Amino acid sequence: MTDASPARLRLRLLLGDHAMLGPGKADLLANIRDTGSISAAGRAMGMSYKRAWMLVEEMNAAFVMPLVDSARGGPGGGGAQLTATGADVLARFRAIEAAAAEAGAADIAALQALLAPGDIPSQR
Amino acid sequence: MTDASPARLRLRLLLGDHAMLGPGKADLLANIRDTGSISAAGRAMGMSYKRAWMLVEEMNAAFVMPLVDSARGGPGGGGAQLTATGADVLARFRAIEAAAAEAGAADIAALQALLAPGDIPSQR
DNA sequence: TGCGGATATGTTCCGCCAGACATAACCGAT
DNA sequence: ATCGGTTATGTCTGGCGGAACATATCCGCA
Repeated sequence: MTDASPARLRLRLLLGDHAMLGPGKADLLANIRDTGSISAAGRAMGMSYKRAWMLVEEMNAAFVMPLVDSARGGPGGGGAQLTATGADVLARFRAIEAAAAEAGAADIAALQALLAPGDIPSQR
Repeated sequence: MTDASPARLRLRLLLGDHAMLGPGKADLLANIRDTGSISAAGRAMGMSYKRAWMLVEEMNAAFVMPLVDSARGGPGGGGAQLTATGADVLARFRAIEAAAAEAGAADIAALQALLAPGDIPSQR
C-alpha cells in the first residue's frame, strides 16, 4: 500500500560531540534551497530569522565546508543558497530518513496496531 | 563521560496523534524491567520519580493494554513490571533502532567524514 | 547617492516546562 | 497496629530557550 500517512519517524543524528542534525535543520536547508534566502526560508516555516540564521551558523561551523553560502546586498538585497556540500548533506539526511523508515516499517506497523483507539490520527 | 558509547542516531516514533515513543521511554522500560520498580528505574537513570511515573502513565494510556503493571504495597512496598505488551513494545523499538542504524550506516559515515575537525568524538 | 531588501548580531523579556518539594494511599511484614 | 517502602498525585518555583525588538552593515539599482 502507498504510505499516504504522514512521516511518523523523526530521527536526529548526533554526529560530533555537540553537532547534531535533525528534521528542523534539514527542512531549513530545503527551504533555503527553494527560496534562495534565509529570511524567506524562516518565514516559510514560521521561524524567526534569528533562529534560522543561528541554525545556519551552527551547521556551517560543524562541517569542514559551509553548507549555506550567503551574501549581503546584491540583487534583491542579498540571498543565500546551498553549497554543494549543503546539498549533499541534505540529500544524505533524506536518504537516511527514507532508509530508516523502510527498514523499520514492519515493526512500526506492528506498534501502531497496538495503539489505543483515539490516538490513531486516521480515526479522530 | 555521559556518552562514552557511540550513540549516534536517536530516533523518535510519532505513533498516534500525540503519542510518541523515544529513547527516554525505551530506556525507562528497560530499567523498569531490570529493577522491578518505577522509582528505582528513575533513580538509575537520574530521573525524578514523578517524571518516570508520568512517562509510564503516558505509555499506558497510549496503547490498548498497559505496558507497565504496578502495585502499591506488597513485598518491598510495591513494585512494577513490564507486561507482555510492554516487553513487546520495547523489543520492537530496539529492533527499529538497530535496523535504522544499520540501514543508514553508510550515509552516516559519509556525513561524519564531512565533519569539521574538533567536533569528531573519536579524535578527542 | 540615497534607498531598499537582505544578512548579521546584540539585548531584553516572557512563557513554560522540568524538577524540587509535599502528601496521600496502599499493603505486606514484623 | 505500626512501620516502611512504594505507587500515585498535587503545587510551586527557577531556569532556560525562544520570541520580540532593536541595529548595524552590505551592495545592486533606480
